[in-house]
Amino acid sequence: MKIATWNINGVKARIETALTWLKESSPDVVCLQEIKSVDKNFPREAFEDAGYHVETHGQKGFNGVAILSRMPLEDVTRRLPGNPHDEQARYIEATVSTDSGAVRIACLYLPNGNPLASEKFDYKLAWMQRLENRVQELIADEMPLVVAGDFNVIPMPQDAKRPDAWTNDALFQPESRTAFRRLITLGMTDAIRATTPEPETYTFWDYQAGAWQKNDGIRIDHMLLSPEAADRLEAAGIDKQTRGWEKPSDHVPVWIELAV
DNA sequence: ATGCCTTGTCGCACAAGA
Repeated sequence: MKIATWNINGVKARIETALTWLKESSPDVVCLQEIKSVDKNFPREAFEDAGYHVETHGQKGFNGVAILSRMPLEDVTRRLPGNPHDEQARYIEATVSTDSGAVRIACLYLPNGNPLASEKFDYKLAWMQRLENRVQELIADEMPLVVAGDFNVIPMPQDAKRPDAWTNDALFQPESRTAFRRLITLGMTDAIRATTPEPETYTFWDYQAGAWQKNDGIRIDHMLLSPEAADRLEAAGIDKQTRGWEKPSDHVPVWIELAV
């Protein structure tokens, strides 16, 4: 099963690009972030015509996540537990079943958290604590688990072309990195880190200042696998070429192949 | 330096992103 994650930065602006990529990359399941659309305006038919079931959790203007799947999506849940007052659409979970087993898939758009020392940074850290709690619960279920999305965390200095440029950014704060590391400590495997020894492996390049041309990127889109999922990991990759296409998202797709 | 781009918004500039 090929599972991918992609922050598309606006589904309506990216629909043609997304359909081209789906045809080229042929994933079975796709986690989308920053759809920037309410559910009723999501271009569901375009993806259904491409052969995918669609589940969305959108909001107006910002944020918003969705899961596409060639197989039916079961037990869909929206919202990250732990704060009933949180109105931001950043999390959706579903189960995908095949003849050889089922996989639980969590699709997330973790808060950016800038600027530092603001409510936004506190919200990011609180959100990461809620995520840790949820992942702990899901791991205990022992169904293969994939937690995929835009984590807005640069885990290590080697995950940025210019780590010094991110010193005062929420994406690279010790608190953000520690919270990410706690997910690893729970038993989750960073799929790209586990399979890709090459340096300068990034998933985001800013639109500004020629970041793409200079390969001035960061790795912030991740796929974390529970032990049961990691045991089935066959391959992982980054569809970097999409950043060079017409009208690109500033993020590129990350994918894994699981033996299920 | 703070903007450099890009998207969405009941646009005629602004917020938010990272």
